[in-house]
Amino acid sequence: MSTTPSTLGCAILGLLARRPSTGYELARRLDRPVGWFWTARHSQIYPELARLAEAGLVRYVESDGRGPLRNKRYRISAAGTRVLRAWVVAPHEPQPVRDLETLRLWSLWTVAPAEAITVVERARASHAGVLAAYEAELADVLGDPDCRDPGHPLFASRLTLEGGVRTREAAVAWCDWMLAELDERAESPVRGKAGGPRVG
Amino acid sequence: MSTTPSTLGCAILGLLARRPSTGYELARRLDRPVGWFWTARHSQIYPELARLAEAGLVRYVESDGRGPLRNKRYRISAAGTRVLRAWVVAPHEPQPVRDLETLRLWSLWTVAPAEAITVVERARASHAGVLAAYEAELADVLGDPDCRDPGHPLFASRLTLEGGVRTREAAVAWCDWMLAELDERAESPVRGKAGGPRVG
DNA sequence: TCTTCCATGTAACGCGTTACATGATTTT
DNA sequence: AAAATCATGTAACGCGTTACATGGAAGA
Repeated sequence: MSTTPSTLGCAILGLLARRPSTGYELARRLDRPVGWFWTARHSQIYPELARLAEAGLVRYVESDGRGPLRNKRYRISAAGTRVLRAWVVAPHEPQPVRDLETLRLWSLWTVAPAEAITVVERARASHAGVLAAYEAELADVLGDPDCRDPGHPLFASRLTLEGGVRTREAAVAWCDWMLAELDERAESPVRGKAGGPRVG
Repeated sequence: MSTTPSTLGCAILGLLARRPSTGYELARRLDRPVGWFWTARHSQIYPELARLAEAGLVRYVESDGRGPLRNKRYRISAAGTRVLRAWVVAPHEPQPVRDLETLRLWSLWTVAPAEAITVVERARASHAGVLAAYEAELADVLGDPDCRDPGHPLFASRLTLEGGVRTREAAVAWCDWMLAELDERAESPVRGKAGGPRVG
């Protein structure tokens, strides 16, 4: 009957399963902490909420708004919860990776070593910044004993944040490794295929 | 004068900087190994090649094709190389992450522990598969001494593949950690405030 | 003979971003 | 007085996917 909603629809259902919100609040929640994994603008959220409501997956109560339009506070319905659960457990094709940073590094051989080092240093700083944010968020979550309960939202928050910390730690270590490689080559550059000091 | 091309345009320039190709070949190369970080269909590639040619960033020679249309073999121009280098070293905004798998895990608290374990096991298998492919590819690259030369394409291939290996290793370890957490909780479940992993 | 590969394009559609539009309340 | 925040929508545009369209050569 009801077709499975879009990924954004499922993201919104996941947000509303944790607590009811207005469209505006959803837009803000799709920054931090969910926004670490998925983002959307309000211009995308309002139409999607209308679709979800029409499909019976969410309900809303209206109230007088401060602006010219009425406020709508949405909550997930029983049918919405069923759809969300089905989406979580359904097998999914592994999505193709779109990693702009790695794509740039893939052409790093075209630039001078000094510039290459700058590029990698910037990447490292970016990863380190996100890592710090993840760690702070995770520390918050760990302070609440509910994060040990597999049926509590904070349990899932803990899982995803732990993943974020681990992958960003790996990324920072990778950048450090690249910088070591670049330093080494910059000090004793390899000249062409035919000669030069070859290492390792 | 010439506006910076789209990300896809820069991806294509990066491919052509390594070696000349036809549009068809580019479509295949955007599977493996570049396709690990960026993908595109031929329906997107052909128009983009036309735009790059018009901007003078690539050139092509035509020849008789086997089908009804003429073959075009593209190579990067001097201007294209300059644009590519500038794109590699330019500072870029960190792109928002769109991670469908983590988004799903973020709602993992809504499903029964047994189902949650299945979800994580599937994720682990997926990461492990990609990891194996990266490792095989990296072993290939390491067999060529050119991969130590910072000015050689294989050097950049080595950097990116090393990053892929490291992040996927971290992802597999993360999944194992999650499975341990889920097993632990499944054996001695925490009873929430309302009792059990029940979702309203 | 049928399928796959080589090879190049166009068209329709969906998702996502930026910009447009409105207007009250709170903070600086 | 000006800016930011709260709050909800629409419109235009770009990127990406799927499907449409064509047709020769090679292999099963």
